[in-house]
Amino acid sequence: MNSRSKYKTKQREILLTYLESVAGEHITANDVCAYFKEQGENIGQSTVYRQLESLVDEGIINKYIIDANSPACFEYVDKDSHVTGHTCFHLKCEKCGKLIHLHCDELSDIGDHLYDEHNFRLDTKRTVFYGLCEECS
Amino acid sequence: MNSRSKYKTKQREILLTYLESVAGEHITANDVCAYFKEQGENIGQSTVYRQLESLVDEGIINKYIIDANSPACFEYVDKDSHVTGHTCFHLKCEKCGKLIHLHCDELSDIGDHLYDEHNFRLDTKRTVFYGLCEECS
DNA sequence: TTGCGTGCAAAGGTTTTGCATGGCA
DNA sequence: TGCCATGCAAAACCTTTGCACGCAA
Repeated sequence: MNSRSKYKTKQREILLTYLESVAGEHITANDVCAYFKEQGENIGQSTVYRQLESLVDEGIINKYIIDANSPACFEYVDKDSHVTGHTCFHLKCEKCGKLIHLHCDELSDIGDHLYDEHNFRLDTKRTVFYGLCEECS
Repeated sequence: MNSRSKYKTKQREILLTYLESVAGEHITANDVCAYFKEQGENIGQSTVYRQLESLVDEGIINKYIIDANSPACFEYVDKDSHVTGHTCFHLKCEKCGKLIHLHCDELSDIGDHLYDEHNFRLDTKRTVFYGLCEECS
């Protein structure tokens, strides 16, 4: 962790532009590599992983671990959430694998509750709720 | 998934006894293998993984995926929770890595809320709340 | 006897790392 | 120029799988 990017490199810019262009989607490191191959851009996979890690540290993207043995996925941070004050939660269906975005004020209260009552500072960006979606349950 | 155990083998019994003896702790597949090596028992790692999977399917143990690139961990199901009706939540500190057990009725309500309002059937066994614990925040 | 469970070894997939080179400031 | 970032390849890591043998029922 930690390594904040200090240099503005071509690779970083391309990566950022791509992630921004697919904001709202969940992208794996492999997706990124495939995209670059498609574009004829040559970016090593280690660079992809290292830049993704930096971007997570900087709060520019979020990282979600959905499942053991499926790759981590990344998502451009929704800037609107700062404006509206809405927290975005993630629900993951264990059956069909769907990842659902959820904005819900009542759920937002649990962060306060965990802090007030249990001294735990919830990181909503990292937390994923597992269960069954409407179609699968 | 699916493969319910049909045979009662020596390996399964030893594994179960061990897991029961460390109920409340979070055990990785590797911990199990190490324990057996210590005991002079010869159990293949594939057996460990396969039995753990069966036990999860049977609801005898739970599986938690805490983090990318840290192994899945398993935990003997707390039988009391069926009696008391308390749901056990898991809080994971992103800084020190500590995994905290939490019994909280208010939190239990979020399962109902997700179901009533969002048609999502929460799986509290799988869901891990990320954030910062008291000491680290 | 039947067929599930086991053990070993090998494969699989994701992510990390070592090291020399390249490029930003 | 100084140092960080990059790229390649190899390694590390956890987990799954193929196959022959063993063992529970």
